[in-house]
Parts: sequence; C-alpha cells; structure tokens
Amino acid sequence: MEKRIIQREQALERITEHLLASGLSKTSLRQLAGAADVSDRMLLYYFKKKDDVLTAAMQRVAFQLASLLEAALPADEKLPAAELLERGAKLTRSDEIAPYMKLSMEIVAKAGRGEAPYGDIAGAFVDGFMVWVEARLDTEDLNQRRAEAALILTLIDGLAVVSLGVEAADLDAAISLAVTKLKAAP
Amino acid sequence: MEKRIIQREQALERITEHLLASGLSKTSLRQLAGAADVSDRMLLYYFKKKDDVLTAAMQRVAFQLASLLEAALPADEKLPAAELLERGAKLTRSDEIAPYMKLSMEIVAKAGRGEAPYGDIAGAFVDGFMVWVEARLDTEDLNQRRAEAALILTLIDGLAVVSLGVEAADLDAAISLAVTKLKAAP
DNA sequence: ATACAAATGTAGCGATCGCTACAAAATGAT
DNA sequence: ATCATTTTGTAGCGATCGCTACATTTGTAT
Repeated sequence: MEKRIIQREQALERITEHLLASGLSKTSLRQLAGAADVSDRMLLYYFKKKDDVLTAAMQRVAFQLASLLEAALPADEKLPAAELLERGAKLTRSDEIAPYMKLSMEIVAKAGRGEAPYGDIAGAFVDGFMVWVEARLDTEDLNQRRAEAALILTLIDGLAVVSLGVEAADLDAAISLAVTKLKAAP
Repeated sequence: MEKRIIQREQALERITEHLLASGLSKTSLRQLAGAADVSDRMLLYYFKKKDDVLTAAMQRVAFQLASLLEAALPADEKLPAAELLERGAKLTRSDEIAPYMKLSMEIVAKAGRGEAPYGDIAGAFVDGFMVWVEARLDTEDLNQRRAEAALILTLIDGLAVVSLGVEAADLDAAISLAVTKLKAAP
C-alpha cells in the first residue's frame, strides 16, 4: 500500500532535479516521465494530473531553496543591510543556488500571466525570500526594515535576470556600489 | 507585389499588441494568426516560419520600447544616478511601459534556457536598456558610470520581477531608500 | 481577352499533447 | 490456494502543434 508513495517520492526527486537543470521548457508529461525514469502512465498513477506533478516538484524546489538559504545564513545572526546584501548576492549567484534562482524567475514570469499552476508557487517563492531577508536584518524600525528587505530582494532578483545579458564584472561593480552606498551614513 | 508587405506589416502590428497583452503563453501559430485576424496559412505566407513571426514581433516590441524610453527622457540631459533611478523606475512601472517590461522578463527567462528564437532578442533588450541608462548618467568616470548603470538596470529589472509578489508600498519604500542612499555622499 | 503571377482557401499530414480504458501481472490477506 | 487489491503495460482517444500540397481566386501586364 505504500510502494506507490515511495516510488512517487523517488520520481518527484528526479523530476525536481530535472526542473532545476532544464527549467520549464521541457515539462510535457512524457518528458517529465522520462526524467523520472518511469512511464507516463505511472506518473499519472502516482499523481492525478500533470499539474499535480509540476506543483509538487516546484514545492519541493521551493522547500529545498529555503533550506539552503536557512543553512547558509543562520537566522539568529542579524546583519546590517549592506552586509546582508553582500552575502545574499554572493549566495544566490553561487553554483549551488543559482539554478534555483533561474527556475524561480521562470515560474514568476509565467505566474505573471496567470498560467496555471504557477501562480501559487510563485507567490511562495517571493514571500519566502522576503521573509528570509527581513528575518536577518538588524534594523529595528519595522518600516525601515521592510524597505531594506524589499530593496535587497529587488536587487537579488534583478541580478538573476540581468546576469543573462550583462557582463559579470559590471554586476560585481554594481553590487559593490550598492553595498558601499548602503554602508554610508544616511 | 507589395500588398503582401503591407498586410504583413499590419499583421505584425496586431501580433505585437497581442504579445504585449498576452505574453508568450499564447503564441501558437493559430493563436497568432487569430490575433492578427488572418488565417494561419496567410501568416506563413507573409513570413516563412512561426519563429520568423515571433522574432519580427519581438524586434518590433524592442524597438517600440526603445522609442518610448528615448522619448520619455531626452538623451542630451545627463542626470545623477539617484535621479535617473527615480525617473527610470517610475517610467518602467507606468501603465504604458510596464507591459514591455513584463514581456521582456518572459523573453529573458526563456533565453536563459536557450530556447529559440528568444536568445538574440533577449540580448538586445538588456543591452539596449543598459545603453539607455549609461547614456543618461552624468558620471564622468567610465568605470563608475558603468557600475551605476548596472546597478540601476538591476534595480529596475528586479522591480519588474518582484512587483508580482511584493506589496507596492514596500517597493515604493525600497526605491526611495535606494534613491536616498545614492544621493548621499560616498 | 489572354496569359502569367500573386494571393488565398481548403484540407490534411505527421508529431506531440494530456489523459484514459482495459486488461494483465504482481502482491497481499485469509 | 483463493480471492481481492494494487501496480503496471499496451494502446489509443481527441485535441493541438507547425507546416505543406493543391487548387482556386484575384490582380496585372500585354
């Protein structure tokens, strides 16, 4: 009675890796089944609809990303905005985490057009990231902290987009500049 | 001999509007033909392949965006980074230009996966924007100007992404914060 | 009016899409 | 061993995909 669940989990893990490696462009039922090394017939036996497969896999991606971020920067250590931006930017551009950012960009883009089933997941991605940033800021004033968090989030997501078309050196310079400016007294 | 060209242009304009309104999710040949109020057969008569239709339409989008940006902010008036960020952010979030940003996010996301025919166009979008920003900065030092341009570009593109999941008030606050910090003396 | 080229409609090809019906096989309970 | 349930393969449905062959209409040059 549980073989089904075990294999579903296995397939899900493989599909998650497939999504991180290939993005949302190769997500037909048969392609997902191929990535999971399973027949399409069985994928629809483990899940009910293709959208359920995708949703579950994206949720797993979101969870893994959250875990990686949590592990990389302990939540009890509060940082000033400049430093958090610096470390966050470095983190999200690392080989380990960059694929998650890239995939979440695709999900957010589709969600922006109301394409199912991306909407809910996209919200979770952005919200989760916002919470992660805000929880690590040492700024006491709530409004100021939210503003700083939104700014850091914007910069980090902007990097994920722009990195596809702007030279890395320019991006490094841009980050340094932002860090410097954030450090400076108001 | 030129009827074909005229009608192709007409179809192209309608498809461009369709792309701006509906994004890349409804771009089957028949859907594009429907948007152009033309049979799919004729669309392939005006162009050769579907990809040619999409490419031409996206080039038109890029050109229109460039024109709008040029018109909105004359190139001969150089601004300090803080001010350019402020005006650029406001511009790209306006009702008129926001759809272009949204579409370009989709294009860049697909290009990041190597999907044809988005790669070339995505590069043109990012490069064009970078040039636009840099040309309007009054900063004299080249490296500093490029860093500022990359930062502004990152922030503006980040806004286009994040605006789908973060409250507008937080984004406004983030922009104000960035503007303030950029204004401050180093 | 005739002849030729351009423009367009009709119809359909083979491929892929998400999904399902049906039956065989494997497994477990008694 | 029997029987019921779970698991799996095979086969295919109807829809849509990009694209093309073929025939017909329309326009133009002489």
